[in-house]
This record gives sequence, structure tokens and C-alpha cells, in this order.
Amino acid sequence: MPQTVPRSGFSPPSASQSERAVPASPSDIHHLLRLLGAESPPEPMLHSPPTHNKPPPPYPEDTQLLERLYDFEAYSTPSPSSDEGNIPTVALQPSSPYNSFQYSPIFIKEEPNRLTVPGFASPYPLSPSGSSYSSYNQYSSPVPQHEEYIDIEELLKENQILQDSIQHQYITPKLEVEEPRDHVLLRSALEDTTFQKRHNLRPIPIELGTVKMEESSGGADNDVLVAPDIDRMLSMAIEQSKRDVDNTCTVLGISPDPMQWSASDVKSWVMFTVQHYNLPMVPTEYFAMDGPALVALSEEDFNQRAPQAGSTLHAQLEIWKAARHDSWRSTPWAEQEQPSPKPTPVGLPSAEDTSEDEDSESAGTSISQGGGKVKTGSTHIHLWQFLKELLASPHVHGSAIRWLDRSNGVFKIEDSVRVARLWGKRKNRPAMNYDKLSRSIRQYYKKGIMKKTERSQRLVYQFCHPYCL
DNA sequence: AATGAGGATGGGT
DNA sequence: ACCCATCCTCATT
Repeated sequence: MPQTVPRSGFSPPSASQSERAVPASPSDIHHLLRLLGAESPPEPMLHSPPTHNKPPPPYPEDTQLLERLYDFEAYSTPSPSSDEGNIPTVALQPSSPYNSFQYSPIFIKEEPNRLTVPGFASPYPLSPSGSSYSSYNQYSSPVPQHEEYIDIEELLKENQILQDSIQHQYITPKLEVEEPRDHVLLRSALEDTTFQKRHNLRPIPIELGTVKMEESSGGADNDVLVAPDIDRMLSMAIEQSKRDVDNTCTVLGISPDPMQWSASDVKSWVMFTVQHYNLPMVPTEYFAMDGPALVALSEEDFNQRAPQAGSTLHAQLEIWKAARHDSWRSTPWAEQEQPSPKPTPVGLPSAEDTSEDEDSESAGTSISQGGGKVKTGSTHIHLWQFLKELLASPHVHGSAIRWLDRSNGVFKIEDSVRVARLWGKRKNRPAMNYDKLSRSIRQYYKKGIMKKTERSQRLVYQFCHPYCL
């Protein structure tokens, strides 16, 4: 049992008692910082089994995990046509949908086929034809491309302002190392590297001298992080993770409550998370289930389905589950503003507790504080432009809408409900549905923006030139 | 039941 | 005027 520290104004969202333990002794911190500063990552066991006696499962890539945590790309913003967003992440795809339609073929990593593992029979076998698996090859894993560089002076300036944040960012992985099993929530929360990505930073060791707190000039040892500071750091890290959850909700158009997810939502979430953390591709057949079923899976279940990505997926799901029950839940998720230090929304009765979250997703401007904005985009966007935006982010929306024939502007709406939901969110039309959306699309026939496909197929539309360019 | 086609109407810009 | 959003009927899958 790790050493614990008195809780002081920090309470992880519905974390079990075992998850509340925080390693905080000076030796721990020193050890962690040393590990952080070292170029070689610590034990490749970010998601190691509960006991240290047990040999770690094979995670071939985990020796580079720490590095990956600083490298992985963030999802792109869904509305490049608007410049109001300021998401502190590096766009995965080209930033504009109007010049980014050719994604180069990218080889993706794939989870080894668990069906070949002796002694394990997956309840979610590949489809008979095996074709459904390959259909996701287009959702390529991100290719690290650090094309964003900033002025060093600007960076230094911001470094000063955000010094606390920086410390959090760098300290987090160590806690994970030290607490491989516990702090499931924190483990994932602390994986956030928004700041690094924003500034194209490499992890650099933080000298303890710079970590000391302004207020702790008294008798406290300069080399010691006092408990409240750690609490504060963890709290901020969790806040960041909440923002990520929130952003992901908006981007994917799914509820923040995994229990509300449909099978399609689960698929989207799995794909997104795998992509987001640069994990090996997971056959979505293994997670062909709805939200409640997914929630019911144990970590072992996750690992069986995805030996390399399972732990992270499970940890991420823990975050979502926890966030669901946290204080910020009372805010309609589609327009959540992140409660910064004070998470108590005033005057907001928690009446709308559960159940109809899926329907309460009124559109919103979604501007979150602190960690950046949820890019919602302009309300005055045209439908055809919006559809192209979604099409331009196959890694995010590929399960909802995708190109069938890019060169001819033929696309298919795979999830009419979600596309309509996203459209309604963008246009601030909570009552939007596919019936109305499709009516608008059909208006394009007359306007020459779209046309009927030669062989009419359900949910398949085609842009006219030059709108498909 | 979900989707497609298209008329009618009204609102917002 | 334009672009939907909404509601509607009827046809098709």
C-alpha cells in the first residue's frame, strides 16, 4: 500500500478509496522526478498488473511509452473554417477541409489477432468475410508531424505564466509509474500532453528547485513538494482530463456518459481513443457492444480484446465513468463550460440527472475555460460545408460519414443519427434529425450542389463539381 | 421502420 | 433573396 497523504480540498470524482492514495513522500517525489528526468523511460509498465511480483505482460512498445506520451497527436478540430477555436492541440489532419482531401496512405499498427492466441476465444469474431475489419484501414494512425513551432521568447514567456501547468504535465507520468495499478483515473488523466503538443515540446527534466512553491518559503524543505501542491497538481490534471472528455464528446457527438452509448458510439469512442493515444489499431468487432456492455468489461476483458491498447482503453473508460458522476455532470454536456477550480455550478439544479442526456444535448457554443475552447465553429456554415468538414476528419467521424469515392464526391452517411446530431449541434438546432437534414440535402439537387448518384443507394450522396473539391 | 422525394411555409440573416 | 428548419404526404426499400 503506497503512502497516503491527507486529502486537502481535492477529491477525485467517485474514486474508490484505493484510488485516493497519493504517493507524496519526499523520497517518492525525488524518485519520480529522477525517473522523469531520465531519458530512458522508467519501467515499461504504465499499465502493469497489480502486483510487482508478477511478470509484466508483453508490451513491446511500452519502452517508448513515455516518449509517446509526449508525441502523440491530438485530434483535429472539427471546424477548420472557423478561426475562433483555440484548441491547444496540434491538428492531426490538415487544418482546412478544403485543401486536405488527399490523405496519404498510412500503414497502421494493428493489434495482433487475438483469435490466434491459444486458449482464448473471442466472443467477437471477425465477420465471416473478414472485410469489415479492413474497412477501418482508412482511419490511419497519426503520423507524428511537428510542424508547429513557436517563437522561443513567446514560449519562455508563456512558460512563466503556465509554470504550474508545466510542472503538472511533466510530473504526471511518474505517478503512473509509481502507481501502476491504483489511480486508474489519475493515470489516464495525467497522460495529457496538451501543453507539449501545443508548443512542440520535448519532455525536459524539471529541476526541483524550480518546482518549489512560492508559498512554501517557510520552514519547508525546498526540495519537497508539499501535499497541497500535489493535490493541486493532480486536481489540475484531472480538470484537464475532464476537458478532454468534454471536447471528445463534442467532436464525436456522443454522450459523456458511457452508459448512454450505442454500439455505434462505442465504436467511435474506441477508434478515437486508439487513434488519440497512438495505440495499435483494434478490430472494432471486439468491442461490438453498447455502452452498458462496454462499461461492464473488466480490465482483463479489455486486455484480452486488445493486448496492447486494452489497458489504456480501460483506463480512459474509467475516466469517463468517473467524470460522469463528477460535479460537472449537471451541465448539459454539449455546452459544458469547464468549471475551473470551483466546480459548483451555481443555480443549476441537478434535476436533469440522467437518462435523457442523449436528448438534452442542446447545441452550444462550448467554450471551455482554461484548457482551450471546444471548437464548435460558425453557426452560419452551410450544410454542404459542414458535411465536408466531417468528411475531412475520417479519423474522428469516419464511422458517421465517409467518402466512398473521393474524386467524384460520393460519400455515405454511415450514422444518420449522429450526423444529424452534429449538424443540429453546430446550428444550435437541438431538434435536428436526419429527416430534416436530408431534406436540406435534397434541396441541393435543385441548386446543383449535390446530385443523385447514378445507382441510388441509401444514405449515399454525391457532390457536384466544384463543391466536392 | 427507415429512408427518399419534394411541396409548403415560415424564420432568420 | 437566400438558406435552411419544420412539417407534411407519398413512395420506396
